[in-house]
Amino acid sequence: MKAKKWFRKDEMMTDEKIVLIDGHSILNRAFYGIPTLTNGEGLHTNAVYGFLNIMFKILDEEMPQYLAVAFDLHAPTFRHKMYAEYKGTRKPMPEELREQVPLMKEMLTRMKVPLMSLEGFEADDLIGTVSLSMEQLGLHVSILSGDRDLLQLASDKTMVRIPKTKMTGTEIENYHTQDVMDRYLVKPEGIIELKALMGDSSDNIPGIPGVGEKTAQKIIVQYGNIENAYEHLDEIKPARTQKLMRENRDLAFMSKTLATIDRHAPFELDLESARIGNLYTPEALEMCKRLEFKNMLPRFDASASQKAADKLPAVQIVSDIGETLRARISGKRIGLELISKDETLLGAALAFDDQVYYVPSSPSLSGELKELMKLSAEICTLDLKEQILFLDIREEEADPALFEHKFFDGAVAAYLLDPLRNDYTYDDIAKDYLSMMIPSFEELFGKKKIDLRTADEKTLSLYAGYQALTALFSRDTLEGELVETGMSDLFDNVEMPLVFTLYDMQKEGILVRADELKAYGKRLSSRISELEQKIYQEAGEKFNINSPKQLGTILFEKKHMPYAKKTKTGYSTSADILEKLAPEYPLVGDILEYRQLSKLKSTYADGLAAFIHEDGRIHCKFNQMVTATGRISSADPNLQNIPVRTELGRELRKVFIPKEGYAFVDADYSQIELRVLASLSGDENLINAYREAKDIHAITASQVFHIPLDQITPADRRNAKAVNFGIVYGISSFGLANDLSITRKEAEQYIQQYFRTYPGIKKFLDECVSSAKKKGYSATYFGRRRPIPELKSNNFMQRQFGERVAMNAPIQGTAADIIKIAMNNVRCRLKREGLKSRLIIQVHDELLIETAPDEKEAVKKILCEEMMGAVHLAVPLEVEVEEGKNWFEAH
DNA sequence: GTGGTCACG
DNA sequence: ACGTACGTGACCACG
Repeated sequence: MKAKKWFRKDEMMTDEKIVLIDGHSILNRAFYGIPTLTNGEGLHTNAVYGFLNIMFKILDEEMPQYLAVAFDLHAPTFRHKMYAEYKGTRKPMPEELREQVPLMKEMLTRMKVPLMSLEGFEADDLIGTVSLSMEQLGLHVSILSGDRDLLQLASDKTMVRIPKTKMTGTEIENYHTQDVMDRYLVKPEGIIELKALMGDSSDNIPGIPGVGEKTAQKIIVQYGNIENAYEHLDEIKPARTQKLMRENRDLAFMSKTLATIDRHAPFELDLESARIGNLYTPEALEMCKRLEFKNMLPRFDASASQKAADKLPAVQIVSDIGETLRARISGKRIGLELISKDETLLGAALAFDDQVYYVPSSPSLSGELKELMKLSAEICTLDLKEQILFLDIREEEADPALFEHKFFDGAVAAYLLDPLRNDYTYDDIAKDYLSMMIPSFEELFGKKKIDLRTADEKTLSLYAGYQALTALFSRDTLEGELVETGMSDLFDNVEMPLVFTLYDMQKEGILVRADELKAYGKRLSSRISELEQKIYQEAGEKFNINSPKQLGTILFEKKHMPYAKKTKTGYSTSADILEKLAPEYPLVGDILEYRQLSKLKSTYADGLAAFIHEDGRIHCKFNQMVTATGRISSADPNLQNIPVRTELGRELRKVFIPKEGYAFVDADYSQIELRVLASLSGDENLINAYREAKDIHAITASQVFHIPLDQITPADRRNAKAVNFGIVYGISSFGLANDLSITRKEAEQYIQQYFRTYPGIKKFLDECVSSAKKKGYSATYFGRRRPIPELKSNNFMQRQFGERVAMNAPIQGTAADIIKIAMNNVRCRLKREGLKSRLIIQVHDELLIETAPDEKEAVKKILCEEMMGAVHLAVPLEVEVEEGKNWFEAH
């Protein structure tokens, strides 16, 4: 036995290394060093994420053979308890961090990393104990902690590593014996003595008040330890220090006890269990996915994708889609991916059966693709809207009934199945619906921005090929899930046709008078300069008015204005606060005007001008896979938030014009969300009210406040309107109070009165919440789902939010479904009836049509019929249609 | 890259 | 005791 042990030790006299991690300390550092991060379930994950990141960094760097993580069994633990009792309080761990401790432990367990803890001992003690025994075994030791207390464990064989968060990223300070001496002028053991005198706020060691690093160093360098120092107390100078020491003797000795790490705890680490095997186990991978640590997945995937890559079909590069290929594809379902840059086709990948081909662009490619579309049974793509341009679909063929049903967009399907995700890339879709690990864009091309035109053809073929393959292979699974979730109708009859509708809108764009836009900008500029000068004068100094920080300082510190409300980073200078100040301070009024004008200038006058194409039109993007509720979003530029509420802003709409000879016809639903609410809830009182009344807010005021309709004041109406909005948003007394500048109690009264008047609404909203809690998602009238993970959160605020979302999503989402249906039908009608007019803009409840000469009446009819007839609800949908020679007039 | 602010529904 | 109305996108300052 003895001989064997010696032998083992001999064996260990290598360069083997163990890394010991101070679990809570690193988790804590990660928590405060990394911004809030939550996964879809609402779990906080930032600390776990940061911990793993730093752990991987260390492992990559040091390549140790062993790894173990120490945790305090429960906080506060033994030594700290002394101080906690001494001090009476101890800062509690925030809930967002607390909930991550078990997650972290589970993750480590899944990675088969041993967790060390022992009743009555702190993580420090276990690390101290284990590091000592490991040193004796002849191993090198690396200790990772954020706690400088552990520097006492440094030696020639033990390196203590302390991560620091810097602007450039995480840097790690490393300490062997000499490094400690260089930095603190004492040996590692001396750290205990230093802490006894100077304390350590981060570790809750009090030390002697008034004694800092310099003084402590001087004393310990001279006397070696505090016992000796106290024996020579009379010699210590200056007198102030001596006095402090004399008065705080007990504190110093208690601090020493607190600071001393027990290196002889009754604990032994089984070295074999700490041997680092494959950390990237399937169980750990599963958890990484659950916590949504996307950029950690490659670590796991590296081995997995190596294996999976063997199973991936090779992507064959061919010069054209020849006769043989055509024959083999005929009648089959194909996966297709078109690669392009700036409206230039670069290449196409197609997948069928289990084969994938890549065809670089050639003059004949477009024609070949068109042929292909006709031959194939179905074309599966990911994000079809981005590719339609190259499919050469001619107007006369673009009747949806003729061939558009031949497409299946897997990305849109994935969006319906989980609308909360940021993107729907092929690698994610392959992972989620095929359990295939496919190299992502980044893995293929690297992190840097790449110009696909000059990209390596082989890599490009893989990129395109994998997308075609994923589109084809995932098709049935996606379809299956759509059926299971009851969304296949929505997909087939709303979302897929909408792809083409939105594509057409993007392609059409809207004509903009660049000259007038410029003039508008100039007008703004001159007024902005005036205001600037005036503001500097009133403020008494020049500063950046656009900087909330600088502005806050001027208003609330220099000028001592009231209503100073804080945000995370400083004073709030938002419009609602400034508006309260404006009547009394002319400066604030000017700032508000400045704000308004500079917004108009930068975002609209200048911003929009940059998007005008050679054709004089702006072609914004209409995104179909962005919002959680099912709405469409607009970007590059956003044409769904063109000013309308203020007069000056509204002026801007005059630069949006129809092309020569054409006119604008604009239609918008009147209060569609409230009508949807009335219908879905089935509240008879509200339904009847809306069937009769034109002015919904006024009649709400009348019924809720028990005032005859003809006596409703504008104030009554305004209040009722706010309540109506509140209901749609998922009512809360706080929110309503804030909006109406009334007390919470009063807001509560309004809400109660509202629910008494319309009991069906109350019942419906409650049902929305309870159903969403039970199912984990809310649903629209048409079956569109919105997952609400927040409802399961441990955090009260999050859950509260989840409840509001559960009330709002069915309403907002149903309205979104309705206008989507209307859009498809309007597009179809326009084409079928051979009209030249085209739908060009959608703004949630509004459609704008660029109307050809002599088509005005037909277009108005179509808009009315299709918008009102998109769905039949208990409350009729009303539509207001107008025409004009620009968007200002038409809306 | 994030937070504050503000434009729209 | 806490601290919010729902859904978006763009610009600016700042670290």
